[in-house]
Amino acid sequence: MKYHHGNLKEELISSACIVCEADGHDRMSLRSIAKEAKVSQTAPYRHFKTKESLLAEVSSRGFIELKEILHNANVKKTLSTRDKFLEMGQAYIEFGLSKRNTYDLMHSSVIDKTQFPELLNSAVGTFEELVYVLAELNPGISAKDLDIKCIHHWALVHGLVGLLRNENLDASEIDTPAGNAMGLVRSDIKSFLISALEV
Amino acid sequence: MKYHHGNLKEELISSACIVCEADGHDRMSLRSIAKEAKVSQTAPYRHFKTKESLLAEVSSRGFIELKEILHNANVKKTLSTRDKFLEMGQAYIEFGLSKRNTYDLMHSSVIDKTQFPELLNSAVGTFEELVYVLAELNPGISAKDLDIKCIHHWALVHGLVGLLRNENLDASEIDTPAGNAMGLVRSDIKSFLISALEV
DNA sequence: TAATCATGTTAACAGTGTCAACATAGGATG
DNA sequence: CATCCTATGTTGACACTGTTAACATGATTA
Repeated sequence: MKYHHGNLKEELISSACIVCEADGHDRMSLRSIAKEAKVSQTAPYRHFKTKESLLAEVSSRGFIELKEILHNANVKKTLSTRDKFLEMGQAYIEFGLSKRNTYDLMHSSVIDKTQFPELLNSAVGTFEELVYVLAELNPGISAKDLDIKCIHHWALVHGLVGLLRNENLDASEIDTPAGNAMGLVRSDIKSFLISALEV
Repeated sequence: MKYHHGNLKEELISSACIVCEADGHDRMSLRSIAKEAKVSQTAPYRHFKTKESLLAEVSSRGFIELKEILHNANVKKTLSTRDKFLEMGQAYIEFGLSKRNTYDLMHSSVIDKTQFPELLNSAVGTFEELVYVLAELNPGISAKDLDIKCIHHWALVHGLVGLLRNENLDASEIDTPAGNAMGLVRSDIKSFLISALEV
């Protein structure tokens, strides 16, 4: 058993990514992921000032992964611009639902993004992917209107993820308007996007 | 000093509402609010099975308050239906921004809503307020389309709150598209709603 | 070879949610 | 009125958390 691990920082991050997605960032303890790396409970403090800064790293990687996913949807050459846009919307929502806890962390207030410039960069980088496709979809649009359109569509998919994640509403046996509608939308996200985005 | 408090449950809840909004639900400790009520740290357990169930109460009251706010916007008799709808949208967003931490809790995953029927009721109750005004605004619409429209608009304002709350983006000195757009929207929410809701 | 410094460990602190065992008081029952 | 029950309080304890200080190790570099 060698004293120095050699690759601890990277292992802690990837371990944190897994645990965070599995248990949620609030149920993840530094000690447990230290233990998982077979290292003492204070070893992480040689690489991360606080637990928050490790979580910032996890969050940052989440944004980078999301950006890649959006980018992949945006470069499917066989698709029209409109379809690429729809594909991106779906990909975003699927990410939010499948990487539920990571997505949670990415938009959580436990991390003060202003204190982690790298994280801030990753977050705004994701936004840019949306700018590209919307610019292509709306030729001649002013910069200001383009930005606002981005917010509009980002807010829509982001909000939808938030509502759908609250599985409470349509998981309840109660027959409520909210629950029914949620189930409808969930079962056919693409149709919803087409009607909501009006493209 | 009398042994029995007399009104502890209610005091714990209202105290929790205040502390939760002030510090955030994750930084709120049961012990601290017990201390604030000048009561031992385990006294809350006579009234709440877990910390989560106290938070569920706080969350539930948040939804009830939000519903009232929306309702108030919806009964301003001098306004047209369209303006009432816009007023509701603004009211929703203002609630999300001003009662930031409470709003956070209401959409947090730390509470499993399925285990708190009362909370679930409050949450879907809020949704209904939106159903009313949208039905009035779209006479003759099918129930299904109405529900989906609700989701659409709810997602939009909910998502917008989420983005605006991430003050990171436009608080950063960096001149980014995301930051600029966020600032624009924030400075004139009503205009944004008009363009986004297309009413 | 010797010194430096990044990276590891151990021990400890204050704080957390929660439970079991005990204390008290006020209302119901004989 | 005396008694018991039950709701509501307290004390003490447990396991767990993030974090710091003091110390150990070993690889890099002068």
